[in-house]
Amino acid sequence: MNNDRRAIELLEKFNIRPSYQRVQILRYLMEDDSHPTADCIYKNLQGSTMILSKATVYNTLNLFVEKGLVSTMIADKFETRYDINVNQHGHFVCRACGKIFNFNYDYNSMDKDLAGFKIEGEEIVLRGLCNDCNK
Amino acid sequence: MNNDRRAIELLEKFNIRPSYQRVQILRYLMEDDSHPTADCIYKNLQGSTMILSKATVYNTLNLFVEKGLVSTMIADKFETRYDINVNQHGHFVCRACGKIFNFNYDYNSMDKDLAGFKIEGEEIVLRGLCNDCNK
DNA sequence: ATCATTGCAAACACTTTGCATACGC
DNA sequence: GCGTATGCAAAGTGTTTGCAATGAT
Repeated sequence: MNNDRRAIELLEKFNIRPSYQRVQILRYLMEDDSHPTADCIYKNLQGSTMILSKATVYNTLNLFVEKGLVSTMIADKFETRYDINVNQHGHFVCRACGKIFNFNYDYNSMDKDLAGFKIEGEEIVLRGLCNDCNK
Repeated sequence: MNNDRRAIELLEKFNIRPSYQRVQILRYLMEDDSHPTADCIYKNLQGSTMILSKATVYNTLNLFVEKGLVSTMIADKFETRYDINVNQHGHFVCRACGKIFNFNYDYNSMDKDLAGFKIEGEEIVLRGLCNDCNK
C-alpha cells in the first residue's frame, strides 16, 4: 500500500525502526484525522489483519510523541487524543457531535501579563457547536 | 474566621448548602491560587482540624463545578486542577517549577476557519519557563 | 547471538459509586 | 424524624510496567 510506504518513510525520517505495528499505527493516524484515542486506534487495527496489544499501542504512541512525530491533546479529561499534525493549530471540540476540528489562528498579544516568560508551546481549545450542529 | 464567612456567603449565593466540609474546601480554594489538585486539597485539609474523605473532596469539587463556582483545568494529563477564578483567563504552566500562572488575553480573529461555528468556551494553555525559572 | 519489539496480565493512579452512618433543620 | 452530606471501601477507567516470548539483523 502506498500509505504504508509513506508511513515507513516518515518513521525513518524520525529515526524510528519501522516495525509492522508501528507502521500500521502511524498509517492509521495518517488516514484518520479525527484525533483518535489510543483505544480507538486499538479497536480499529486489532482484528483486521494483525494481532496487536493495547500496551503496544500506548508504548508506540508514547514513542511517537517523544520523537516529535505526533502531538497529543486532551479534549475531554478522560482520554488522551493523538494527532499527526504537529504544526501550530487549535482545536475546536463540538459538544453535540463530539467531533474535533483543527483551526489556524494568529498568535497575538495574548501575553501582555507574561513579561519575562519564555513561551515554548501553546494549546488552544475552543468548545461549542460546530457548523453542522449549529443549524 | 473572616474567610469562612466569605466562603459561606459565596456558597449561599450559588444555592449550595454550606456544610462544614464544603466551607473548608471552598475557603482553601480562595486562599490557594496555585490551581491545586483534589489530592492537594485533601492533604492540606485532612488532619488539620477536620476529618475529611477523598470522596467528599471529589464530590464537593464536582458540585462546585456543576454550579459554576469553580472551573477546572488540565495542566498535565494526570490530574484535574481546580480554580476559583471563573472569569476568562489563560494558564501558563512552567515546565521547570510546575507553577501555573493566570494571564489575561485578547480574544481576536483566531476563528477565521470557524465560520458558522458557535463558540461557547475557550481554554488557552501556554507552556514554557516562568519569569523566575527563565533567569 | 544479540538486541529491540511485542503481548499479556498485573499494577498504578485518579476518580466515581454504593451503602451505611452521622448531621442539620 | 427526614432528607442531605459524609466516610469508607470497592469498583471503574485510562495508562504504565514487568517479564517472557517473539522477531529482526
